[in-house]
Amino acid sequence: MARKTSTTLTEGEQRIMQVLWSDGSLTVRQVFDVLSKDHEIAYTTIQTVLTILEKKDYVTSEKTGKAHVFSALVTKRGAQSEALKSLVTQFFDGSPKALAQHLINEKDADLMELDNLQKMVDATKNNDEV
Amino acid sequence: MARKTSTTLTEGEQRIMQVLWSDGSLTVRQVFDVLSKDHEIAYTTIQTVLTILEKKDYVTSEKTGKAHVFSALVTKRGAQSEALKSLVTQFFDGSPKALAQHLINEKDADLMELDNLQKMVDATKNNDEV
DNA sequence: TCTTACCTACTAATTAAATAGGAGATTCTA
DNA sequence: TAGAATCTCCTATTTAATTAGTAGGTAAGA
Repeated sequence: MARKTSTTLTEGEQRIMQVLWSDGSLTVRQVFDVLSKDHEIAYTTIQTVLTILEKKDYVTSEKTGKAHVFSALVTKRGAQSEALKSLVTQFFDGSPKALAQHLINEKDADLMELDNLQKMVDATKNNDEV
Repeated sequence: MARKTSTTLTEGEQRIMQVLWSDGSLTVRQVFDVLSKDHEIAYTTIQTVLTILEKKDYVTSEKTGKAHVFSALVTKRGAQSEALKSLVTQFFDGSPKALAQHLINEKDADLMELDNLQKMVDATKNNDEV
């Protein structure tokens, strides 16, 4: 046996999904245009990754004229939830509580600050009753 | 170019670190004994992964008698912070605030509940002034 | 219509990760 | 001390991920 397919988006996949999330349904060319501004990347690389994403059901494509138009099947929020769930499973013994505890206890990582979290919780409590 | 080395622990690496974290400094044999209870795994697989972990500076080894004794160089908490940071970078646009927002807004994912978070924040506030 | 531009499909190379076998060294024990 | 047990080191295989090239088709413009 070798490695299993990643349950969450890999880095390369993420980069492309990000474009689809922010710009809507796009052709390979359009994704290419966006990504190639940042770094050197081949047109076919985008195409290959989009194919992989389609196989993994993260996107669908529809042939519109000559080109395929790809659109996200998974929302950004959904992918975030997935990634978070996977993080909890792998690093926090499957316990969301352990994650919460970590977020509250760790200050050195300059990741989250208690006050920040507090403010947000408060804001939510006050604005839209949960 | 092909894939870069994972910045956080991979699943296989995690499984082994977990044993080191809970049981302290162990030989390959001892890790093997623990892990082979759960699933079929070869002794040499453990050894290979431990070597990788050593190269990545997650563990050190010391030759004690015939066998090497491996101990964690990175704490569980440290690995969790790393993983969390990596999650934020990759899935939350590098913004811890975005993660907090997500945790607060998402209820469907049955990941964290606001009340839960609230309770913990409160408890922390009251017990050890931050 | 013929050439050019562009698109897809297929193929390919490289590396990390996951898993494990065998050779040879070492140590313990009968 | 000879054999068994055990350990390390090196090698090997397989698959996912990353990246990209080439061939061949289609559409559009000169």
